Amino acid sequence: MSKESTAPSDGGTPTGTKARRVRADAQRSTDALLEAAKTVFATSGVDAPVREIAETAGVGVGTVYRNFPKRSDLIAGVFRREVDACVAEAAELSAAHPPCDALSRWLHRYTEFIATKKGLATALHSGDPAFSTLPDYFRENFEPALARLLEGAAEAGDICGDVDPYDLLRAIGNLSVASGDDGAAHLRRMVDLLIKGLRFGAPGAGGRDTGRNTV
Amino acid sequence: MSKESTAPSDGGTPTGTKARRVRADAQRSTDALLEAAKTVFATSGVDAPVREIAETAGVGVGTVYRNFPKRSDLIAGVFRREVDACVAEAAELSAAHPPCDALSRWLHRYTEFIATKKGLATALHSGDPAFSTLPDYFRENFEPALARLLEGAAEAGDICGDVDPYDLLRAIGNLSVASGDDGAAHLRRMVDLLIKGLRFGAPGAGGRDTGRNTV
DNA sequence: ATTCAAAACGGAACAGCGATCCGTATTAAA
DNA sequence: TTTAATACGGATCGCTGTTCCGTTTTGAAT
Repeated sequence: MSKESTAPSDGGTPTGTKARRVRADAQRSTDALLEAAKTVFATSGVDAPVREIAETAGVGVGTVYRNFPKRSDLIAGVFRREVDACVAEAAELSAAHPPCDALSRWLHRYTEFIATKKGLATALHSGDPAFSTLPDYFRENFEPALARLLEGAAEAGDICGDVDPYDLLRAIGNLSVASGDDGAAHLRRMVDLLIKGLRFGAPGAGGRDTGRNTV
Repeated sequence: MSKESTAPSDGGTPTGTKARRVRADAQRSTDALLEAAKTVFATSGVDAPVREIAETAGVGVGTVYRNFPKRSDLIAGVFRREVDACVAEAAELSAAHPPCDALSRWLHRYTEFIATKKGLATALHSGDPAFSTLPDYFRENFEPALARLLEGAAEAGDICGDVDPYDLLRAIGNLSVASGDDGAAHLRRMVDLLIKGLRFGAPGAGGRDTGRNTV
């Protein structure tokens, strides 16, 4: 999403420059490609043929290269798109559920993000400069999102309020890589345990905790 | 060298089975390919086109695939061949030079081996099962070779005799990866320093050292 | 509504690659 | 010397990344 935000009918404040608007078909192609790449990467890995991605997106290969000249651009694009999607859900869940419930649901949603990220892991650590900004993008978006959820739950008195959001994000990430056979189920149990731990120090539960909660 | 040892005129003990002898042209092809692959890998990396390797070796691509069905086989073959060559030089140097001199020369020769190994490093850690035996092969060959050199120098009274060969091998390996701009020159100085350190505790030098020499 | 130029599209085409296959040449034993 | 086994070479196939350009779409101007 390096080009523009999501809204297509983005009338927006007309700035002084007479820049031609982004053409609708271009926007469609970019979106379709990111969506298709996400799917194809998940099934065939990040080295999947360009043609397969183009076909899945319903565009020609030329369009792929015009929007994403290098493969790493496409990978980075998918990564950012998934970060955005996961972060956006934080607000949605927050609006639709009680604070602590929203927190719990989102943390499990976050584990899904981490799971899909696995295929990209090796590519991410390949030293390609196209990926250099991704770690920052990751933190700058996830940390505030989780911080708000934690804040909400803490204000409602459901959890104790002294957990570092980034600590928690990293902890879940680490749990994911170490999961064995029934990874998904095991991970779910572990995350549930973390949430229970958060509840423990809550004022409403009358628990006594010893200072900062190290996850 | 998974097939046979080096000697072409290897009459060897005729076992009961009437196995046809290894054809000379096949042996030539295998040798030429390993030699060519070593060269090509050094210039074009381990992902170099098969055709380039075949051409350098003066054989057809079919011959490449017959001798090394998978690329990893070729890489592993080159690795073992270089280990063998480096180990063999230990004995040669030992025969041609005074013990401590031989040790010094060989350690510098070993740094060359490590340097050429750099390109293979990523491939080696790729999880390909074809590489799983290489670490053992490395240690099982290098450790005794260096042990003999150290032993000889110690018996001659040139160095103190309590250095773990494997420690020393690893130390030089670690020095190599950390070398910066003028890597080669820096590495040479550092290895010289190590050798000087070995000499320090020698009986002939009258030095007093404090127990085991940790490199 | 119509016009029009800029922008984007699609996919044919090119080049490079891994891998296979089989007619030919080489080799070692009889 | 003969001969069957073995190895060789390179044409060939299918798949890939990448480019290029004629065609189509789009948004603004009329």
